[in-house]
Amino acid sequence: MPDPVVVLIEDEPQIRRFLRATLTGQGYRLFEATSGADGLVEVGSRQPDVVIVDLGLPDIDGIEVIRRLREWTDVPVIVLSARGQERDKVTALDAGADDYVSKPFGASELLARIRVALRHTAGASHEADEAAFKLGELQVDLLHRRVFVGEREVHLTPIEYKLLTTLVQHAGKVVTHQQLLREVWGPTHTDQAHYVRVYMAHLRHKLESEPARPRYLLTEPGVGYRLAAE
Amino acid sequence: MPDPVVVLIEDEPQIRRFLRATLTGQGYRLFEATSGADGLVEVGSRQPDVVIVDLGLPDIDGIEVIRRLREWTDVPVIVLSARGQERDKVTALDAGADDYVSKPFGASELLARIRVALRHTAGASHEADEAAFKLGELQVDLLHRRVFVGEREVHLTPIEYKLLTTLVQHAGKVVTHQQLLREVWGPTHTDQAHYVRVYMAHLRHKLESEPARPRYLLTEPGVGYRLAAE
DNA sequence: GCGGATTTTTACGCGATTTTTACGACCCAA
DNA sequence: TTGGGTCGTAAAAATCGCGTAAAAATCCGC
Repeated sequence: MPDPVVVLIEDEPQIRRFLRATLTGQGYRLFEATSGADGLVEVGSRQPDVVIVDLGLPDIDGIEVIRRLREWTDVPVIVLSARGQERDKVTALDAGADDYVSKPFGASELLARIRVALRHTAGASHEADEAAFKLGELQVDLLHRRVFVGEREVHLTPIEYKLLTTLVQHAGKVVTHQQLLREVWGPTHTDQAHYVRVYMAHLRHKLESEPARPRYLLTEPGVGYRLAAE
Repeated sequence: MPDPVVVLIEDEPQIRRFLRATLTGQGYRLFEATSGADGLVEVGSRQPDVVIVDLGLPDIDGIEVIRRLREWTDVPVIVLSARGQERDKVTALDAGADDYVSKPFGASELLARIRVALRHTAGASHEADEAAFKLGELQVDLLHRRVFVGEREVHLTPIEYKLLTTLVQHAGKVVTHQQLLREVWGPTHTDQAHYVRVYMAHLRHKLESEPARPRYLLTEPGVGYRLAAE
């Protein structure tokens, strides 16, 4: 996963400075807003993984910021507040906040609560990862790393599999020898164009019903190879 | 939605009484446990929507309770604790807790945090969250940490068990050597790939009827291992 | 501190995989 | 026609990864 993105909506400069140091030091990408209005725009444009919002903002009330966010996004919201009153907490949480931290707060606690928030969204995205490629009889299940021709499962060696998936990722488009070598063998072997031919032959024998007259793994003479598309 | 089910793991009688009144008054169905061991069983049998756990339990440490729960379920866990120390919070949250409330706490705040937890699971609702894994003769009871082959119970060492459950959690998918090392031995041992082979051999001898021709614990050459799925 | 269980090391044979080498077919331009 | 280039195929050689066993070190309960 790339570095998580955090939007911080906070008007007090010293708190911003403190959190900037803490969060960037932990590998988060931080974007700051100093008012509620700015904050709403920032969340819209940055698509963050977590939002941290202070309740005491100069323009809009923090509670109102949360309500507006909840109209269109489920991004985790952590509230920072000087008010430690119980009714403030309840109001913020019921408005849609996911957590509430009272000032003064410790950096490590806030970081831990951010990790909790990230955990939650990590689980949610897990559902949408049905990754499969189908083309005629050929079927590549990226998620389970399995390849089928019709009903029959085909075993591929690591290089064969990597080569195939590289072609799958650019299905329909031509991939040059250079690209394939770089993707499969790494940037150091960019001259052994022979490897590609040898392994393309392997793949054709395993996947094509008539390896000499390929239906899926097509040669683009002088350029590279192409995986046929619908 | 029917009334949400809550399991409370707490040894102090006065807190239990207080929460019983509060929660049942709000329409929650409450089940109580007074020790960590009881709590784990209760969560397993009641399938609650939220678990509330005190850190100071008579038998098992509350942190350990959270870890054991996280081996097989994603149910939201809210920690209650007399210790307000920051490092306690971080430990609990990183062990898998979703929220941390320090004593003394107000009823309305706790209720609000329960509502947050319920909101989270409402979205990801119907995940078939079974505490047991079955595949042919092989049967893994995550809740009680027991493993069977047919009728016979098999004893596994801690590492063997962790390795197996890691594969169970990704059943059907390939798990790379790296992942297994990180999950079982921790992020520091990410280069000793032998370990995995040695222990996979152990597991096969204990679980497979024909260790040389495994039916469950499959090798993906050059990549890692995979627990067969239906 | 003892003894058994468990984990960590070490070593090695075998088979799968990758790399290398060789060669014939084909296309196109000189 | 011919010769250099690209491509496909086959098979040999080198390498690597896997499974296995067993010894050494460590942990843990008594």
